[in-house]
Amino acid sequence: MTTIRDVADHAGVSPATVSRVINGRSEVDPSLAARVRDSIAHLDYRPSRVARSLRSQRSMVWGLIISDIRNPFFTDMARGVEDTAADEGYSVVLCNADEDAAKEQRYIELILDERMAGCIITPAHTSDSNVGALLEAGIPVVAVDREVQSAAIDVVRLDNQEAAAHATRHLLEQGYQRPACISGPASTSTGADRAAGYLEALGGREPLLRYADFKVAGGYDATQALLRLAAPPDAIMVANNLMTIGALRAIDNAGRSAHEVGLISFDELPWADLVEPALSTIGQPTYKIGEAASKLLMKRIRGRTDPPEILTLESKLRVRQSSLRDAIR
Amino acid sequence: MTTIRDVADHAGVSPATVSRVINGRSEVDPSLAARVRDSIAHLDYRPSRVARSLRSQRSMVWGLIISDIRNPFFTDMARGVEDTAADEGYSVVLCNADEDAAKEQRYIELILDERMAGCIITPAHTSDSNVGALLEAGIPVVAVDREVQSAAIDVVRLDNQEAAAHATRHLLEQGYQRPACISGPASTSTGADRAAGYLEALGGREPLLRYADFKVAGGYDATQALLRLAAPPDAIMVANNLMTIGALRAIDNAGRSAHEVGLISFDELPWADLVEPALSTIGQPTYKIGEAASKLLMKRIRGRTDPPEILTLESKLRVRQSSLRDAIR
DNA sequence: CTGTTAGCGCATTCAG
DNA sequence: CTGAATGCGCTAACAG
Repeated sequence: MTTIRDVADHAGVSPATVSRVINGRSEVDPSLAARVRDSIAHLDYRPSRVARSLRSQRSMVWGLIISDIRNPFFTDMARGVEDTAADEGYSVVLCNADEDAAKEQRYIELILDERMAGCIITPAHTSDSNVGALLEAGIPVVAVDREVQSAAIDVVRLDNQEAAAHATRHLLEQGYQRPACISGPASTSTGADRAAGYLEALGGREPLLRYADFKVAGGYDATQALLRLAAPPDAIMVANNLMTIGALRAIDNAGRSAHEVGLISFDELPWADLVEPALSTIGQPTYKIGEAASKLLMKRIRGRTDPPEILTLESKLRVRQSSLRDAIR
Repeated sequence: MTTIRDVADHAGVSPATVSRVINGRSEVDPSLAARVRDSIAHLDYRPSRVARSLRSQRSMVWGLIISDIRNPFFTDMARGVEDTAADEGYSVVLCNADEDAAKEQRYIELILDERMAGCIITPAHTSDSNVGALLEAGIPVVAVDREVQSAAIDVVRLDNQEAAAHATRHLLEQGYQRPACISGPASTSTGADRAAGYLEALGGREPLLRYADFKVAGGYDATQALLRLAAPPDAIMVANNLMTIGALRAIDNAGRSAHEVGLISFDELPWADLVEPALSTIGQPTYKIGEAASKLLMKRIRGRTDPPEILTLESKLRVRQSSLRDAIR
């Protein structure tokens, strides 16, 4: 691999001058600069980001830790992060924690060991996440989708409680008598807040609340359990898209039609309009969430030291068919 | 951040000894080693992977360039890669090229500049991919899902032509008279091979072949065009999962029922059984593909210099409902 | 078995 | 404006 020294020799200048041409941090005589650029092109020189990171003590890479790579919500968000990072000259290492705190911990250590410039994370648990280690090492962190209690960091998320309450009220207005809720783990702020919103909107009615794992299997099991109740629900609000897949499957396997039980799901799904009845959803501005988190992160990387900011973005209730009780189906 | 020097001072040894304890490359007196380990724990020392990479001239990171992060096929495969890499002590940088050759090029440059240990890629185009630059720099490359002509590298893929022919024959056996095919770009080996398999199985029949972009929009447009033909197809084989979403949407928007037109899709989909009629698919062993590619890559990293290997994995035709002409629906 | 020395490739002093 | 010297943190070669 050609080094800065090779380029310097070829151009008949010192390595320092080559460095200056590349980084443009100080003026270089135009004719020298041109010679250097020629040599760079001629030798096909590419600066080592490794050496650069070591020398300047900062890398041009962010770590993005997402909870589940099979969830379109996170991958769409990742695109928002990636595009914004690219604009700023940063690269993104996408880390899939699989809703597993141990994996998350390993990735935090990777970010630490690679001395990355920053981290965007959807923490597996509200408490007892180890983002503190990153902050101590001077690596800025932004939380996305979920909050983290143990550290004071910027957050980008929905007003999950309000969104859940809104969806629940919608079900009640449709005339459903016994709406249930399958939420995510109570140890995530998202899970807790969506459950709280459900309970809030329920008024005095009997709560039919299950906490699951934000995965397909969890949604399946919870739905199955609900349907087996002596007095089963007539509608379910599911707290994320993957659990909704499980819910649909469980309803089908129970020999029930999805027409019989009202359904509304958090998160948009690419195929929400392709199932029968078309799925009502609480859509999040996924790409924008990623963008917003990236911008907050950039500010911290640039040295901002304000108190942490909590950015609340708007969700959108998209009523299709699955939550319409009286619609012609 | 604490350095190896800090640990050495604290333990009263030289940095070299600390390094030896960490890497276990040569024997260290047990009592010294214990002291070093204590100091490491006490100071919460974490070796800089940056410095390590620079010194040893090899990083412990792979680049994984996928064509589309919104496609479950690639993300499932990514999990296979990631798990295998982790077992070997490597980390994976997931790069989303969005079916865009320019983005792919940028990521190749990143892998080059970070002097990564290896690369697994689903090339945007069969020819004119720039993986050659990686090979020249001594970075091993394995292609996945699609082949690349310009360079001699290991490949893991299906026998796409046979799989497509098999699926087409299945449609014909069901009694469909005019099966169409929506394939991927002819510039990808996958797109070309699947189209070839379709044509092969068609015998003398009139071909109804469209090349699209492996994305939802492309599938939509192609399907719409097919349905508007004076003699439209009565069945469609779609060459990937995302285009199938577009196809379903187009069929619906044309006021046709998915029951009227036979459908079979490459790639498994999490919700294949949730639409009506349930989608028949040509399932690929996605996770295994990722694993296999990782193992090939590891061999190259370890210095293997055989001629490139082409590993062909088995696909599985999963007949559900959408391709059954005479089934009771 | 251990410490000393050197240098990976680069950016940043400091002189000139 | 330019070059020489220095060192980021670590590991490998060499002595001892």
